[in-house]
Amino acid sequence: MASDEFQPLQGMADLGPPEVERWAAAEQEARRIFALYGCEEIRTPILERADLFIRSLGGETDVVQKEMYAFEDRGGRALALRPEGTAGVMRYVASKGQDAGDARLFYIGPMFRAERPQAGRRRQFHQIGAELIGAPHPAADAEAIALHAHLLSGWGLQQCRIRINSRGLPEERAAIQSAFRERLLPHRDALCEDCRRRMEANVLRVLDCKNPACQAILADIPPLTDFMSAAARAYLDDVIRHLEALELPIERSPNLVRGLDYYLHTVWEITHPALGAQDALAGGGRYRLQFGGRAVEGVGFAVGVERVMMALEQERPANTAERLPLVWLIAHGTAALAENMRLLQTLRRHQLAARMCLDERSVKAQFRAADRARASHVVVRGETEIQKGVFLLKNLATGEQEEVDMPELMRRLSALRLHEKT
RNA sequence: GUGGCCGUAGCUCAGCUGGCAGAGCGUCAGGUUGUGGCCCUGAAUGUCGCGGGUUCGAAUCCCGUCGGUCACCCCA
Repeated sequence: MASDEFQPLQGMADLGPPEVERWAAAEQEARRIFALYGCEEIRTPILERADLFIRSLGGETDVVQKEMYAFEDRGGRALALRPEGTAGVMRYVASKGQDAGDARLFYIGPMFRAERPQAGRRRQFHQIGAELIGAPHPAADAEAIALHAHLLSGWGLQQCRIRINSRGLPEERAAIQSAFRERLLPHRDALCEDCRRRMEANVLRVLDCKNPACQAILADIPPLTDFMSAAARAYLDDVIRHLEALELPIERSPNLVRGLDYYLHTVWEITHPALGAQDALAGGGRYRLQFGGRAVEGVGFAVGVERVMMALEQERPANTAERLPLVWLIAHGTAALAENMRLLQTLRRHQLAARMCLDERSVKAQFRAADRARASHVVVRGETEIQKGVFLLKNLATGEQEEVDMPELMRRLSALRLHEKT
C-alpha cells in the first residue's frame, strides 16, 4: 500500500495462498465434471489477431469497441488480448475441419477487458467455459445447460437462477429489432434518458433497463419471441421441454438479451443473489461462426471464476482455522537442530509435508510458528529424545503428546501423506 | 469512458476547526532457562499513496496525479 511499485496494474489482482487453494479445488472439480460429459481440455493462446474477435463477437459490440486490449506488435500486426474464450476455440475447431465436427472442449484461463473495475469485475478476469460443437439441435442446447448447472452445483452453489431465452436466427435479427423499436416508438417520451439513447444505439438493451417507468411500458409490449419466426420459437420450446424432462429448474425470460453477435437461438444467463450489480455468474448460448469457407456451429457457456468465488464465499464461507497436513519440527539445542534437518528429509521422502524454523529460537517461539503455519502436528526433539532415540509427537489440535519411536512416528503420521504410493 | 466515497504501521482504522504521527490487532522478546491458542509486561515497525501549491509551520487546506471501492455502462 505504501508504494505503486507494490501494486499490480489497475483491475489486475494478485491471487495469494488462501484463495488460490479454493481456485485450484474449483478447477479440479470442474475437470471432473467436464469429463462426465465427454469434454476435453483445450488451451488456446491469450494473444490473438484482433480481427478474430472483431469478426466473431461483432465489430459494433461494446466488448470489441470499448473494452478490448488491442495494440500493434513490432510487425504492425493488429493484436488483442482475448476478451473471451469462445472465439479462440472456434478458430481451433475451424482449423481442424471435419476432424472436430463433434468436438467437446473446455477451457480455463484469463480473459482481458479494459473496463473500469468494480465488484465482480476485473480487467484480468478468469473464465471456465465449454463448447459443444455441432449443428443446432435442441437436445444439445439442453445438455449444455445441464452441464452448466452441474458445474455450479458441483461447486456447492445452490442459490443460482437460470434464465433462458432465444435470440432468433441471424437473418431475422434486423427485422426483430426494427419491429421491437416500432412498438416502443409511441412510448418514446415516457422512457428514461438512457433508454431513449438505447433506442438508437442498441434497442434490445431497453429490455433490461431497471427503471420502473420503462419496465411498465415493456409490460404492454409482447415478448421478444413474438417477433421471431415460428421455427425459432419452436426451437426454444423444444429446448425447454428437454430441460423439464431433466428436471432442471429454469425460467423462461423474454427480456434476456446477450450482447455478443455470434449468438443465435438459445441464450441463457445464470445469476446469483450475492453478487451486487454484476450479478451474472455465467452465460451461454448457441452460436454460428464463419472462418474462411468453414462454418463452425455449437453451443457453449462461460463461468466467471471471480464471481463464483464471491458467491461461494457467501454460501459457504471458507474455514480458515482448519489445520493443514503439515508436520512442524521443533529443536531444543544445536544438536537437535541438525538432527531435525535430516528428519525433514526423511519425512518428505515418506510423502509428508514438513517444515521447521531454520535458526535457533526458543521452543515457545517455535511452537508459535507451528501454530501460525496451521500445522497439524509438531515433533519436539532435544538432548533427551536424541539420547533415547525417540520423538515427542504432539497433535496441535487435541494437545495430546507422546514419545514414540521411528516406526511408530511414521504410523501415526501416515494419514497425512500427500500421495499414497501404490 | 462518467460519477460518489476512500488512501495514515503488516492488517483494521482514529487523528482532518493547520502546531511533537496514534490505538487495537498482528509481529518479536520476556513472565514459564523444553510446549502453541488464554493472560500479563515490554519492544520494534511509518517516503501519512505520489507530485506540486498556500503557510513561520501541512497527515490536516487547495490543485493535479496514481490507486482502491461502489454505481452507471457493459458483461463472466
